Amino acid sequence: MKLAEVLKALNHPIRRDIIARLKDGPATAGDLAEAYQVSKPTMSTHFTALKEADLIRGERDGVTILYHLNATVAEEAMSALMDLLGHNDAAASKSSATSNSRKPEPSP
Amino acid sequence: MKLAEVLKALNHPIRRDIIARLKDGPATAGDLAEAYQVSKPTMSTHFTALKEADLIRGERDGVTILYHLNATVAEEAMSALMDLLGHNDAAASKSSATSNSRKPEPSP
DNA sequence: CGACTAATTAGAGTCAAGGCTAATTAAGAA
DNA sequence: TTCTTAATTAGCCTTGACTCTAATTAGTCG
Repeated sequence: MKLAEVLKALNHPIRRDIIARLKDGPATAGDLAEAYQVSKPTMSTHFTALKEADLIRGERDGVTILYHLNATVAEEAMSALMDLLGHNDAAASKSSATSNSRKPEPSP
Repeated sequence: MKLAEVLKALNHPIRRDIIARLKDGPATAGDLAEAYQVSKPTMSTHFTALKEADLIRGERDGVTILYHLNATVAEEAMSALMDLLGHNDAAASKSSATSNSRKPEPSP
């Protein structure tokens, strides 16, 4: 799980909304595309961004593609974000044992 | 707390690193600026981004400015992100009572 | 006041992100 | 095979993000 990719993927209202919808269960690309006032190709790029972060996965079901949330990556992302944004109360350092606590990332 | 602003602020490695540093305590703008290989004006824009998200706050201390983490907003952001990325195990809907669970945000 | 330090604002350049239409691939149905 | 539907890729344009140098503001001290 790459936090940078996840944060980039979450950095758009439509993509956040897709995540929220998929929490209630899988949905087809077409159904999701109809929920927003953008073109289908644009929606396709949003799906791609979420797939690159591995937050969602798509499976062909005949002619349509069914997208579902990747719960594992979502959990990992939450942990990483808790580690980043606080979670400093003592035993919180459970995950910071494996994490790089305070190592300056190279700028892009 | 605006999740969109927070996610935008977190969407850069240097800004994430600043947050991580400030978890250990306040730091001056100058000290932080020296930690990364970018110009001071560039660092100033990063501070501005974090301030706009209200993740950090600066106080003048004579000639320098001391930045410290805004723990309240950091906590709120964590809650919002947990709400977004899962946290679906039954009683988890504690925070989703107040939150807009599944309302399509308008695209920008 | 004048000089110095810390930090920000201004202006400009580069590059990625987001959007569209049009064209293309993939799969099923006639 | 041919037609239709679903989804993606290609090409293009616009906007916003990131960075720099140079100039400017804010504060301290001699």
